[in-house]
Order: sequence, then C-alpha cells, then structure tokens
Amino acid sequence: MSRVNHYLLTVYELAETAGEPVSTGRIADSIGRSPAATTEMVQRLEARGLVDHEPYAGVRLTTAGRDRASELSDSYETICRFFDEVLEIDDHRREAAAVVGTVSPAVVTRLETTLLAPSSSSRADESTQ
Amino acid sequence: MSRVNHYLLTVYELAETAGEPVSTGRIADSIGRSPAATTEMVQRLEARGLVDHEPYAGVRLTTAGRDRASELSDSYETICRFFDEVLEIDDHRREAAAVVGTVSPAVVTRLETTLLAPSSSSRADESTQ
DNA sequence: GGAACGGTTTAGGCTACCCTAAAGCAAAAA
DNA sequence: TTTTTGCTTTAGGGTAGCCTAAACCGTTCC
Repeated sequence: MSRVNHYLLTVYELAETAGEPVSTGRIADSIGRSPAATTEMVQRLEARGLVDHEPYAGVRLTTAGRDRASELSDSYETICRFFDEVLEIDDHRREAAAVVGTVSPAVVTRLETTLLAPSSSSRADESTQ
Repeated sequence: MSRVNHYLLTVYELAETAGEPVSTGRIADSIGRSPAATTEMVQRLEARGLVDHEPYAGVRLTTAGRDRASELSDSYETICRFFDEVLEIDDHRREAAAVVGTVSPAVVTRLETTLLAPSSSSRADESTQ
C-alpha cells in the first residue's frame, strides 16, 4: 500500500492497543523504519489532516484520520482472512499488508463475499463439516 | 508491482504481439508514461541486464529478462483469471497489474489451486453446471 | 544533397521516501 | 538545580520515478 496508508494503519493499531498519543518511536519500531523517517512521515500525515502531532509527545488521529484508518483496517482484516483461511498462506499478515491499499474497494467487497461462501477447497470449511 | 517489473512485463507483451525491437514510444504509450521517463527506465532495465537497448531503435529482451518476464506474465495471468472468474471484477486487468509482483509466489501458487477447484459462489462454475 | 518531420534521448527539476549524524528537548537522577 | 539520559526532530544527502522542454537522430521528401 502507499506509504502514507501504511503509517496511518500502524498509528491506528498502536492507538487501539496502547492508546494515544502514539510516539513516533513506537511507530518507527512497528513499521521498521528509522525514527527520522517516521517523524518526516508523521508531518506529512499531519499536513493531510490525518493526525495531530505534538512534537516530542506523539500523534493523535483526527476524525478524518480515524475514519480512513478504520476503513483500511477493515480491508486489511478481510484480505488477511482471505489469505489465511482460503489460501492458507503462512505469512498472511505481511502479504495482506502489502496489498491493502493497492487493490480497489471492489476487490475487498468481493473477497468478503467469498469468505461468506467458502469454497470446497478451503480450510474455512473445517468449521462447517 | 515494482516499476521495473511493470515495464519489463510491458516490454514482454509488446514483444510477443509486435515483435522486437520494441520502441520506447510504444512502451510509453502502453504504460501511460512520458517517452522520457520510459527511456530512463529502459536504461535501468539494461543496467540490470534485462534488456538490450539500441538508442533510437528500441529494446530486445535478454534471456534473463525474458525468463523473468515470462514468470511475471504467468503470475499476471493467474491473478487476472482469479479477479475475473472468481471475484468477477470488471477492471481485472488493471487490478491484476497492480498486485502482480507485490504478492509472493506462494500466493500465486495457491490462487492457481483455487482456480482449479472453483467455489460454489463463483462464476467459474457456470461451465460446470 | 539538404531540409523538414517524427520519434528518442538528454537536461534540468520535482516529489516521495529513506538513512545517518547532529542538535534539541524533557524528564529523571544526582 | 544542574546534569545526564533517552527519545525526537532537524540537517544533509541519496535513490527511484516522473515531467517538460530542448537537443538529437534517422528517414523521408523535395
């Protein structure tokens, strides 16, 4: 996904688990980039109105940022489940993170449908047999 | 996919349909970039040993380039079919182009399996009913 | 042969991202 | 209160990709 989306989703997840404000260091660790690169990207997120950044303290999602991150998170979850349950990919989280934001909402919607109607070849059947 | 892969696959497809050498102008039109950007990328492909570039004439794939492009093409076809036949995405070519090279070979392999065992909710069943 | 034309390449410049090193800040320790 | 410490930000620099405008090349046409 675009770098911006990746950072935004990361902030969202960290905010959910550890609360706000989220420090740039935490984001950097989580996303595997240098603190400097993270500060820079945080400033870009702020310029787009997705987060509020208080220097040396951390960031908080704006309403717009939270909304967008939430959608991203839903898409991520769907893709993740598809990779895990249908395709049985070991590293489904990484794979999902790579494609979320790359595929259109239409693809995500159709994947959701697929998850609701499990194929005869998927592991998702296990619970229905 | 990475830009390099996108250009490489495009060269491969154009070479298949119109033969070599492939002009940079053709590549530019096909990929939707300026001729200048295309020349630049062609030089990068050449630096990586994927194509031979004769200035003002065009490019020819090297053996390494053709091999890699061929794999890319197979992955693209698989993803394309999945998006078309299983997810029924209208713009499946564009969507597929966006994710090929982003997902791992493991995902492509598993998608192939899925295509061989169509789900009850997919259009792929039409031919089997 | 020479000029005009169309496609190609080079020049110069821009944004997005990333890094390391240095500077800055705030909170804890002395 | 001063110093130390740890995290954050800024400074400076690099690569990938893209663009427009200008220079360039080969071919075609006079």
